Order: sequence, then structure tokens, then C-alpha cells
Amino acid sequence: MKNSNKFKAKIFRALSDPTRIEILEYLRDGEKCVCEIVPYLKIAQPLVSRHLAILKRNGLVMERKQGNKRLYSLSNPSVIKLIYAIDDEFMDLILKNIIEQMA
Amino acid sequence: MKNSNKFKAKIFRALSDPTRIEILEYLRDGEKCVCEIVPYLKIAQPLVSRHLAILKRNGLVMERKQGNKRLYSLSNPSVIKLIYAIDDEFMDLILKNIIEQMA
DNA sequence: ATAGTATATAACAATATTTAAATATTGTTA
DNA sequence: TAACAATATTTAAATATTGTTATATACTAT
Repeated sequence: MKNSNKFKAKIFRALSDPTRIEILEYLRDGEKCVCEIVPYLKIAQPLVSRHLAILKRNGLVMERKQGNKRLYSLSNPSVIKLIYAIDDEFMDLILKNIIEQMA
Repeated sequence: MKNSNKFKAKIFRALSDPTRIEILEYLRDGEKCVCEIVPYLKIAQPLVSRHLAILKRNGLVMERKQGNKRLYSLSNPSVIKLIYAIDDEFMDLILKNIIEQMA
């Protein structure tokens, strides 16, 4: 087993939650504080913090303090490419899923 | 929350295991039966079957019967692109992880 | 110092995922 | 039909993840 696959898997795992994908897409247009992310996503603050911690632990976002607030940003904007790659390459699958769900 | 993110997350989840990545990379050079995958990965057959079932359920591999055997293949070779995108875009992260692990 | 604001962390319950072991299914061959 | 080979499915145990609630920390303003 190639050792690097373990770490690729970790990155995919960090991306394997819709809330985290949403956060990453939101950060695409720049640094945001938790106080902006929470009302945007409309989910509980501690949960947002935890998702951010997971993204940070996996190197996908960076954190910066500014007074009271913590500002988060993409540490590697390529992550957006990865998310869009799914749109581009697997749209048929996504559509199939959405249609199945509606039925 | 964009609905499609739920399904993107599912695809990432399917990719979030090193064994499954290994299987997909192995299938890159063509259709293989379980009887080839098991000795290649050196893990228990039921476990391989389960990983294959997860990949199939998520539309990443296809199955075909041939006599006794079941042949698996990539249903969308783009998945390999996705795996390699990580190599290309996150190599620094992967290296950091590997180095941390060695220490 | 005190109170308030922003955020993180901890503890918990509910749920999902992973693994290993046992068993079942399907096709093949004698 | 019986025995075998290849594979899938089931089950149970262990572990991880998610969401919720409560609490802690750290900074700001008074």
C-alpha cells in the first residue's frame, strides 16, 4: 500500500461533508470570521468551529486572529479546483443522485 | 446549502479510504476480478468485496460477471484525475504528513 | 474589576462507518 | 446432485462522526 494514499484519503475525508464544502466555497471570496460563517450557513456556532478545526487540521484552511475575531481563509485555493473537478467530471452521477432523491 | 454539495461530499467520502484509492489505482490498467485484487492488496476477501460495493454504490466502479468471476472496472476514468489532482495540488501537505509521521 | 462578545472545547447522545468472522450465494465441474 | 471455487452478505464489535448543550477562554469596552 502506497503510504501517500493514506494522506490523500485524509484530504478526501476532510472534504467528505457538505457543510465543509459549503464553508470552503464561501471562503473562496476571501477571509471570513466565524461570525460571518455562522449566519451564512445557519448552523450552530460550535459546529461551525468544529468543522473549521477539521479543515485546519487537514491543512485546507488557515486561521488568523484579529482582536476578538478569528479570520479563516483557504490555505490552498486549489481545493476549489478539486471541488469543481467533481462538478465537471461527475455531473452525471450527481444528477442521478439528485433525481433518485426526488423520486 | 446547495443540494449538490451533499452528493459531492458522498463522492469524496467514497474516496476517503486508502484501500479504496489503492483499488481505483489498480483498476486504472483495466478490468480486474476480485481474485486478482485480493492477492494484490493482501487483505481479506470480504473486506475487498465490501470496499468494491462502496465504490460501486457511489458510481465509481462497474461490475461485470464472467462465469464464476466478477470483473470490476472504473466506470469513470476521471476518478484517476481526481486522485492525481491531490498529488499535484497538495504535495506539500502530503509531504508534511509523511514527515510528521516519520518523526 | 466587570460585563459582554466572539470563539473554542468538552461531554453527551444518536448515527454511521469500519473491520473481522461467519455464513450464504452463484457458477462450475465431476 | 455433490463438491468446490469465487464472491457477496450478514452480524457483531469497535470506532468515528455529527449535532446539541454546556462551559471555558480570550479579547474588548466600560
